[in-house]
Amino acid sequence: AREAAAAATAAVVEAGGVSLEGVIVDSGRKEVEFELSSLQLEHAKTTKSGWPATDAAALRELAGRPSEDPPVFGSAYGAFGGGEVGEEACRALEALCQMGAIDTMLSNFILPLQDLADGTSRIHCSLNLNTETGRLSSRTPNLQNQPALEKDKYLIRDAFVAAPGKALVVADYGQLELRLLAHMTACTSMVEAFKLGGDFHSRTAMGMFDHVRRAVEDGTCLLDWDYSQGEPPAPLLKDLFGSERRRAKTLNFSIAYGKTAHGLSKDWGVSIDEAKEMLRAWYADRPEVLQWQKDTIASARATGATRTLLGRYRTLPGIQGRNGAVRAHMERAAINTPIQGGAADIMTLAMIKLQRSEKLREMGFRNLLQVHDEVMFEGPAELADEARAEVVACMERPFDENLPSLLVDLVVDANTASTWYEAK
DNA sequence: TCAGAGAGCGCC
DNA sequence: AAAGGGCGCTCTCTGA
Ligand SMILES: Nc1ccn([C@H]2C[C@H](O)[C@@H](COP(=O)(O)OP(=O)(O)OP(=O)(O)O)O2)c(=O)n1
Ligand SMILES: [Mg+2]
Ligand SMILES: [Mg+2]
Repeated sequence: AREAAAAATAAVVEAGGVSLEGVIVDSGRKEVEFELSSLQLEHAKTTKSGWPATDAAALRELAGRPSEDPPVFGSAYGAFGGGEVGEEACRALEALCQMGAIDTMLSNFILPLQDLADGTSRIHCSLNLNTETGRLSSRTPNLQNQPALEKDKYLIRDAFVAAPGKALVVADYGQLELRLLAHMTACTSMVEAFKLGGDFHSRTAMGMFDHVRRAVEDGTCLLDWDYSQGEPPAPLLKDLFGSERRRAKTLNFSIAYGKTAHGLSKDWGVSIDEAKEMLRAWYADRPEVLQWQKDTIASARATGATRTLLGRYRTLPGIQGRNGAVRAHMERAAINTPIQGGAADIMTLAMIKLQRSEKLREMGFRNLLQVHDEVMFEGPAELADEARAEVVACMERPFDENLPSLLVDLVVDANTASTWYEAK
């Protein structure tokens, strides 16, 4: 990683022969900001306080995709007068962006984790119950935000290893909050979709990306698989197109929790009309979700509070006030908290069941970590499969048997492996 | 030297 | 209009 950082720095300095040079040497984001305002670029994005934004999205817009096969140069091209200089500027900005990503990996994860290891090379965080919704949070270090999937290119999760002779069981709910949304809004089409099966985020990914849809249609990969039927005959979409599915997930929850056409257009690089069409399409066969949102906001406005699935409440200061931005934020919180908090309700019940499980106790499996809708257990490797089944059973049936169940099943994806990375 | 604010970014 | 929600950490700058 250090070498990669050095290489990227060198690349930036080399490419930055143009007037970006001064920027690069210190390579702090603040210097970029300063330079951007003096360049008088047509810089769409600004921060709260009115300065030009220097986040990855802003740099990407300036840089374009200068390293792709037919290169696409961003808005910095013209700002630097085009030609070779304009191209160099775009390449420099792209390298700067890459360097920022490497820097984040080093400063936030790779270096601090090594300092925090105890005498047996294990890491211990605190888990706190201090959130607005009833989720847990994790600190010193935060183990709930370790790089995942394509972002984990240095295999940080591979450094989380079971003790010798032991194995990890990592179990994560499938589309948890979408299932809860289906239940709480009593949305017919969503409930039916979950009954039919087929990973919801994967379906969204098919709709978003032609290459993904084609891969499903020609059998290159499967939408989903029921592992009680044995091994799948082809790879799953989730594994073959992990990053596309992750983008689909982001889109699903963004829309469900109140993303506007304005925000969609900005984040996904589509026109306002296209963004409106995305919203229309998402809600078209889910009118119950829209109605539930209206009702929930109305009730929150009347009472100044909102409630989770199991009735815990959150007050929403400002939802009755005159500040439009604050009010809008609280309205979105009013529709998110019942679901996110409801998911926390479910996970809490599941963790109680897991803690009370005689089987897990006898097998010697202990809970190491919770990541909102995921748990990680560790225990004797030879018992891992048995433990995995028990973890899945506890999580899929978190409620007391005499309580009414949800309109949808809870499905848990669980794997055993010796590292967190392999257990994906 | 220290605390707080902003910006930015990692995860769910 | 701070234009999905929920977190914690690092870095920089500022003012006491
Ligand atoms: N960008 C995101 C990612 C996640 N979540 C919330 C909703 C998810 O249901 C929950 C758990 O995150 P997961 O990454 O586990 O997502 P899912 O459970 O929905 O999907 P998967 O089937 O991949 O587990 O966190 C969210 O609000 N916004
Ligand atoms: Mg999940
Ligand atoms: Mg998860």
